[in-house]
Amino acid sequence: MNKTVVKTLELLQLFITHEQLTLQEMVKLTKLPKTSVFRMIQSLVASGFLKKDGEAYELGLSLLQFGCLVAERLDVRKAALPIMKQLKEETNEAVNLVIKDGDEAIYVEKVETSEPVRVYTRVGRRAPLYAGACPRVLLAFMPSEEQKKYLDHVELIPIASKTIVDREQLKTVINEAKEKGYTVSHSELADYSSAVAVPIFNHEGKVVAGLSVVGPENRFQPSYIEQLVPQLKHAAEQISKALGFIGGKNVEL
Amino acid sequence: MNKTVVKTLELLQLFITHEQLTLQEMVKLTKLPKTSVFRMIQSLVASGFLKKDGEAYELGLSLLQFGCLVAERLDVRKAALPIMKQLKEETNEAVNLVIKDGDEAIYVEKVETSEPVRVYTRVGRRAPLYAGACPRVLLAFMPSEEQKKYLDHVELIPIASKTIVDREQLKTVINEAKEKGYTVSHSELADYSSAVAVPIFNHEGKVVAGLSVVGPENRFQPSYIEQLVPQLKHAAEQISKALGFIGGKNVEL
DNA sequence: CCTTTTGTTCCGAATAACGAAATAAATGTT
DNA sequence: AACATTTATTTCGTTATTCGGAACAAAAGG
Repeated sequence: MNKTVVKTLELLQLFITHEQLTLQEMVKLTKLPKTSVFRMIQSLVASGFLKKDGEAYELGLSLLQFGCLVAERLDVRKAALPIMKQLKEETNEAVNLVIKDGDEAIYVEKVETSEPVRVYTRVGRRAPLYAGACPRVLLAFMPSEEQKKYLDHVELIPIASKTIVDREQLKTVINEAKEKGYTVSHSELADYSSAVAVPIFNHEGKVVAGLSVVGPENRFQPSYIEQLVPQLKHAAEQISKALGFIGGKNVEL
Repeated sequence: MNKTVVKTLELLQLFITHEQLTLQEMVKLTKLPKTSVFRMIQSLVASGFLKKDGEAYELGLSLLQFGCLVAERLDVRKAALPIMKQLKEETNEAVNLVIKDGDEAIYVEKVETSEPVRVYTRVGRRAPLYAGACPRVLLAFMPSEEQKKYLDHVELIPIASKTIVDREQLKTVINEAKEKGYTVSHSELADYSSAVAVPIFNHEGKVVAGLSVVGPENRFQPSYIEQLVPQLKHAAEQISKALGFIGGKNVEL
């Protein structure tokens, strides 16, 4: 492995949370010597990953190009988008598609609603697997061994007011999800927002994505959720089928 | 500057044209020693910029995250999107937004049409400044000194059947664009597709983007173009105004 | 005018990258 | 089943490159 490269790309990660940064600021944040940071920046600028805007630096347009390529190449996304749009028409709620990336969930597609009260999620956003309906559905249906390992080691950090921080409670919720085939969250990732999520399986019967309907908490009463679940399940089935998943025999969970 | 980093990010660029690559293939393409390529890949994987999919490697989801951040942070894009949608409604043609990135133009936003015959452009796509209506409008309205330098050094490579490859012809077309305030292209970037483009100015009176309407060549007859131009100009004016551009005094061209 | 802050260049020391070659793993062939 | 072949991964001594303190430059502030 190449230390310099990894360090440089770590530096780039600062720009996830900071729109603009000067050399000075990066030095402070990384606690690396000024000269080293300077060199790294130079390299990133030369590659178009960073660009200088007056005093400060910001993310370069190369990243836009790469990002769009990734989005376009995602098979699940291709299969899901039309069905997501249809689901949005049926429910008139925002629909999200999330996939697993290591120990995190990442939002790869969204279909917005026209409702005045909306929940805003950004494509590319990351969340831990334990928080939020959609990430947790990925966790619930992952291979049990991997799941166990994750649950034993994960540190449960609160993100919003009702983020689950108790390991036992999390396990209970996961088991319920496996049983019922869906999971619900209220104010786990953002206050006053709720979601219902179901899993999407590929041709091998492995969960590859989570599909969710998101909206303001006050609208997501039990009766409404009961109504959403079959719609969600139907959509997820269609997507799973498009990915080559056959039948309901949920292979070894 | 940091050679290893630059080389590694160059390696990553291979994935712009190749969806998947094995170690072997990368070695062949780069002509670099196997061990070096191996190390670079490891570093990219560790940073989430690349991921292993069975035998081969492909772009990682980190890039999706970065790409979305870049898209979201672009001011022009924010200002333009609603007006682009409106323009699409008026014309029922695809609308593109392009900005300059070094010696290239990059598509940063698009609004698709519902027409059965469509021209497909991908967000994040790059094109040289001399080819296509939208890139060329950026070239036409850039500071004259910079423009001269570009025109003196650029190598005109044909991309589609009618790409302009004659320097004198290009200069003529650019002068016409400056005079008329818009430019037209037919089959310059892709065969059978045409576009009409106008410039967008920022608060300093500098061109920051090009706005274009794109469609199949057979539909883009002179009479139709004449009809599109005022609609485009009106939209571009609105966007420019939103960016703080005041009045028609086109500061030093 | 001097002080302070921020960016950039220099250069010797030390480390981290380099790449040939060996090894391992997987695949194909006789 | 044994062998050949292709592709991925590890090892290791050499050397080029990165490293980072310090000096320098440029701009901003007092």
